Amino acid sequence: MSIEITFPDGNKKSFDEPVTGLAIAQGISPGLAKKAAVIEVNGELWDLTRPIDRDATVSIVTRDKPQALEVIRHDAAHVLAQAVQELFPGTQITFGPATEVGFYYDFARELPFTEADLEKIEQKMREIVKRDLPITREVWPHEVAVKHFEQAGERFKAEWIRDGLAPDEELSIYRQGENWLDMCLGPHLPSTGKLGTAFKLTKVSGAYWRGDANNAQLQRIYGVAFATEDELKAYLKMVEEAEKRDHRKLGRALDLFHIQDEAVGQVFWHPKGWTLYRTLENYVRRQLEDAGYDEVKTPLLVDRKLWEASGHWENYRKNMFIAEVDEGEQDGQQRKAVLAVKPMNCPCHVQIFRQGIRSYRELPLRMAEFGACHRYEPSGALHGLMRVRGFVQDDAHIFCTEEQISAETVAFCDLLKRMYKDLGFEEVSVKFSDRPDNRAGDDAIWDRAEGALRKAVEEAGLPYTMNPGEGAFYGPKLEFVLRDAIGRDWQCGTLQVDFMLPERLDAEYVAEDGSRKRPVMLHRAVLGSFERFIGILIENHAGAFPFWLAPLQVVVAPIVSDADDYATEVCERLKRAGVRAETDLRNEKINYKIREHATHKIPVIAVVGRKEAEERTVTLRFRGQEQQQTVKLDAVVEHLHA
RNA sequence: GCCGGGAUAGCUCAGUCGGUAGAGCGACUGAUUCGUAAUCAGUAGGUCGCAGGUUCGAUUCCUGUUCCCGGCACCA
Repeated sequence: MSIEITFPDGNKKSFDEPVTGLAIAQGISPGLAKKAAVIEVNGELWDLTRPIDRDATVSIVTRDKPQALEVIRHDAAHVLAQAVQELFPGTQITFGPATEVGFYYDFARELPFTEADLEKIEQKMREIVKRDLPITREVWPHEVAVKHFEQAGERFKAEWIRDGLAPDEELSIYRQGENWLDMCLGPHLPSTGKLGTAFKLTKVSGAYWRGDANNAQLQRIYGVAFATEDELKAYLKMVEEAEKRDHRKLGRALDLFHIQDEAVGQVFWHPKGWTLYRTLENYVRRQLEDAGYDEVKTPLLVDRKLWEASGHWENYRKNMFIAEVDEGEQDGQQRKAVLAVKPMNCPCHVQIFRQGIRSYRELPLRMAEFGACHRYEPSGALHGLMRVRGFVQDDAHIFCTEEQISAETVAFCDLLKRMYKDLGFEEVSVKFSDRPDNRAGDDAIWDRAEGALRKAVEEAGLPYTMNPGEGAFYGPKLEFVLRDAIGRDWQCGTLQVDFMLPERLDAEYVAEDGSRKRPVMLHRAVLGSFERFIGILIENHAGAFPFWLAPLQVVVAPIVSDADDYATEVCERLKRAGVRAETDLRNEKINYKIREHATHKIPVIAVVGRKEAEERTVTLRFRGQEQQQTVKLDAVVEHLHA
């Protein structure tokens, strides 16, 4: 038997018997063996301890590589599981994958874990790392594994092997030391010591078995793990930074909005927050006008008949706010009107489309609305401005022909990218969500809709990733994800192709040949909701909005009360030029005023003392800049935008 | 909705092993007119989320409830 191993540089080496990655690494250099985490064998990641029994092209993956990080995190999950089972016998293991920054493991246990348990568990994990237990891979027949887990009281593992695995699927068992093992796809590091010390348990929470709310509730423990201590530290710092940017905190600190118990999930916008909101709205409105949209406004309360016709009553009845009104008696019968507070705008837009007879000449018809919608979101979903029950979408529906889908998609993608850029977001990615299990319409329609959307997104020249089964019940969609200043992704924009609603609500137009045809509807939004988008803006800028968005742009602060009149004059001048300015005439020292307005992240503080009043100048102090500029009052407006 | 944690002054938080509470900041009043990130002094402010129960007595213990926080599930 001879096994030929090909290295990344093209060199080949023959072995007489199966050889492990570790042995190969050792053969190259002990240093490499020490740094090695896993080995890539014919494009697949293998354990270093797994004998390579066939000809292969290999590449040793050291622990500083991204692929290794996933293995480190996955190992951390297993060490966590072992630690928990050592500390809390009788706890069942289920699954524990790596995540974007770390790992988690779901356990079945009567008692939930407490924050205090986390410390103990983490210590136990470090102890297991110190023990440096070898991690080895074994392949077991399914029946043997089922029997083993059943005898060990591991119901979830046994169930998974029976129901979750294909009968011919290879079942690998990873042994960690003598007495602990878990079924797992791997790969893993050669021993627990290789995990290192750059990990930390972060939180406990509930989770459902196999992600389904109908299943058993499990106890999940989360952790973060990195290849080096420095990376862990950097991560923890990022978390701290994110906490400082929390829009709920900043919303209060900057007096933008509040939410209270009497209107859960709905926003009370304060003057500053509402100024920000209107500034954003006006910006969007201008963009839509330029892009050929017509703005409309439709009713908040609409009879249930329309929602039954659209299909929403059937699908989302539980999440709709209902208004019932007593309409008095007729023929001895109580009459009641049942209206739904609209959860979305599309059926209303179809009503406008249906007024009169539409011609193909009017298509594409782009109907936009800053549509106030209300959805009874589950209580646990609510989160500041990010998830609310009352919100306004920058919604629009494009009524067009099937042939126009591509061009409209391309135009929309352009508009969206331009707007994101204006709003400070350069990095945008696209996800394509296709037909979900629970859907309306037959497969032929879905084939057409998905095909049209795929063609359109390709024509737009945007790279995209698939998001299988995540489409809306009426059609496939593109989802646009932007990346914020500290690297977090937010899904905001969307474009959805809908062949269904025009049919259900009987929208039609007269085609060139005089026949009646159904238009296609494109549902689209750029921001998604104003509430959420403002939340994202707050966090992205850490409350320090760019000048054009800042609710209060300039504070004019006199140094002595002798300059109050002049300060007022300066402020009036700015206001007349359309600048959002205020004076601060309080009897406080200039230090105090500057500190206060700087903490409120005001873009410009205009300081005026006796000198400025005499010379009719203004001293401008820009946010984040030490140096200041003294300019003529007549020229002050130009200097603001610089 | 589910699991866990929490709710004390406008904000951030301390505290009471059951005897009705305190700090800093903010607010208010007075003094100070001081040129680039906190001037000084004083005053006011709390049904300790809400409703029951136990108790001589509950903000504290128990039950329920509302809301918030971290996840999960959901997100037309």
